[in-house]
Amino acid sequence: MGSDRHEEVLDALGAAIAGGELAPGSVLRSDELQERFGASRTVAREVVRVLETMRLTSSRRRVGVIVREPAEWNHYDPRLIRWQLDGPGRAVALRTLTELRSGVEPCAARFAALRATPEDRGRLRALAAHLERTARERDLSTFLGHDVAFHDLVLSASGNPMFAQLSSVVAEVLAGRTEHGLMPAEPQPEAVAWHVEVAHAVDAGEADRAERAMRDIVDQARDEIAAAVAG
Amino acid sequence: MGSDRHEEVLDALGAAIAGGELAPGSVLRSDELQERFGASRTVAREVVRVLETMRLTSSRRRVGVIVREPAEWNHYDPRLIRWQLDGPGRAVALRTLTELRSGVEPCAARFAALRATPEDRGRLRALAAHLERTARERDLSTFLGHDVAFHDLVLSASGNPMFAQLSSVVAEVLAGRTEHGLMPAEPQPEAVAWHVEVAHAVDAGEADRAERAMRDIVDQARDEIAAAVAG
DNA sequence: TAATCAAGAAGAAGTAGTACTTAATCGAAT
DNA sequence: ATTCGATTAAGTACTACTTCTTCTTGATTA
Repeated sequence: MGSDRHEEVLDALGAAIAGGELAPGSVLRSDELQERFGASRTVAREVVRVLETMRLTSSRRRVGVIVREPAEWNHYDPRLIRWQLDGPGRAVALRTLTELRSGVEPCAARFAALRATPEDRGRLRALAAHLERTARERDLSTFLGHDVAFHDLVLSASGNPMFAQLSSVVAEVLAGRTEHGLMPAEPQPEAVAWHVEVAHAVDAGEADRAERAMRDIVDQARDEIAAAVAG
Repeated sequence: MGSDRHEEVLDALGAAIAGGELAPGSVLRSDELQERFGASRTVAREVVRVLETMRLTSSRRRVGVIVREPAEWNHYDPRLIRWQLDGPGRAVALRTLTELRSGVEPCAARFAALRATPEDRGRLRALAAHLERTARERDLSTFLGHDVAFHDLVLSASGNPMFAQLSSVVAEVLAGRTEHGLMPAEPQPEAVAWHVEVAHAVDAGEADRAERAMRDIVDQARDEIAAAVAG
């Protein structure tokens, strides 16, 4: 699928920029990059091209490759999200993404209620039931798995590709919360109930109710993160 | 800033894929592209690299460059958005983006109320006043300009870079609506009142009120688009 | 003399093309 | 059916050349 050297160098350089190691305004020269990463001209050029399309850098003749301001970056690129979550800005990135979730997911739940296939509705109810059981059994890791699957399903059942694409974001955020101790040790009882409510509402095609229940879920998550990051 | 041939070829090929001219699963060979666009190997390769990072294609040795399923595309890439809006999928893209707005903007208004700078609050009230006046005067084109500025400001004042980045989307959608006759000939009176309400609520730091007023705006827009696209 | 503008030198990215490497697929032979 | 080799197209490396931009230098002018 991908390449080899290309991806290595891209990851290294991208992470350096996303992590603030290379400040905005920094200038890199092509041959400098070749030396720094031991890459060929071909690889260096293609990496720079990719960073340019992600709007992390801009290239100017006779000057070099310039690191752009973070505000200009293409923040929805999965790669950039990954680099930010793996870097020093992890907590802030987690908050940013959680806020995005809090906007999008209730809306996605609404559309899921209106447009989900019968199979999706059934699967959603099944997942809600699994969540209830694993929560009762304090089985945190499988709970997490089902939680991710639940939110993914709502997002893709919304029938909107832009919502569906945030699946990976949700997975990252949910995984990141537990990993980082930003989440209660065991699932909140209300949260589980709200998931069940979402599943029932979607199943019944009740858009408003689905939206409201999902809003309860994400608002709670948002407040937890905000409290944990405290910024 | 950018290049020359690179951008031309990228635009041509990207638009062809985004427009469905090259169906998912289609296989392109590198030398074929060189011939088709009269581009050098360098240019062809770098274009393919970029398309690959946008997840529009994947490359496999001994096979070629394969067009991915639309569901896999990186739908938040500004370039792809542009290609879709310029192509045959324009109406659907407009609906997709409007739905995204309807999720994000109320949330952005909430955070703007909590985090906007004093200058932003002032500018927002001023813009709301301008909207009122230009609506009264039936000055549609400057109304549109202020409308775009209004929503942009709310999004950037939210303090969340992922919200801020949707400014360009809002601009496209608002411009696209009027251009395409998907909007009432003159601004809806309630919509104008809601904008004023958002500005006041943000100014007063009332998050819930700001969110609710913005929700009124985007829900109306969403329903209008849905009715117009009817899919 | 100082300031301004223009021509040109220098430098780095952009483009082009060749040669070689790697790996995945296909097909033939066991 | 399985293995092994040939084939093929992308990946990598390197070189040569082009273009554009900036900086320097020097001449012209107030």
